[in-house]
Amino acid sequence: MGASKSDSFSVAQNELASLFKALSHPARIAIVDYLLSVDSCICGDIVNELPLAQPTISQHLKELKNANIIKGTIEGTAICYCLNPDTILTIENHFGTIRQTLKNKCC
Amino acid sequence: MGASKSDSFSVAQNELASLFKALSHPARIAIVDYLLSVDSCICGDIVNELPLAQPTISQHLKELKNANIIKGTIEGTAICYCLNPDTILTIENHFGTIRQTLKNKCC
DNA sequence: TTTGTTTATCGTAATATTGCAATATAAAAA
DNA sequence: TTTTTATATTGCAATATTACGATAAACAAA
Repeated sequence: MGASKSDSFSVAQNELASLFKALSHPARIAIVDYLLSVDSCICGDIVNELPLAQPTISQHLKELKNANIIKGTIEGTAICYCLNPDTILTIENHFGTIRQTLKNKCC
Repeated sequence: MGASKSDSFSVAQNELASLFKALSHPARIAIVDYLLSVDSCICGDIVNELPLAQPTISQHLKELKNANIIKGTIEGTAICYCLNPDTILTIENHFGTIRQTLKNKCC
């Protein structure tokens, strides 16, 4: 097949998998890194920072936006992107919960 | 193309992307959930817990193991799997660092 | 309006992932 | 040794992802 059997799993499991899928490509990690490396949100110059064509970057930004990892606001001709702290915290808390649960186990 | 241009990105970016890729499928999230839901490590009964064929689960376990998200030790005929707390902590800390960095920004 | 600038979408080729039947491997049990 | 049980590997079809040229859309500036 090749299609993932998403119907077989819970909504929460599918949502979590989608979130990680958005972070599963080096170009999208690089976009996150770049957003972190500058002082403010980025208006326009992401294309010049990565070794990828503009349509490719646009696609990657769309996936990060769909996953709520970044937020984009229109600013004249350009679009300003910045990370979404809420989603970052959600992921951090998820692994914090896992770590706490693991404390009572054999591992 | 379709191949990701991993040469264009740093080792750290590629490694992080690989880690998230291992978590980007609902079946693998379900395996992590199951490992968390039982008191001890799992010896053998993962196949009965998920609606997937044995070779498919074996593949997913392999990917989780390659990403160091789970550890497997041979126990007679079966193999005992449990989560790797080190990797969980690494991911939690990664997002903790991002969150701290974001505190000084406009978002 | 026309031009320039920025971002999005479409179409498509190359590659990767997913799932499973068939089969192999490994070790315990009979 | 033979059988049983548990996990891994192979091969392949179906589907998804990635990348980019071409083009469109949106809007500011001239």
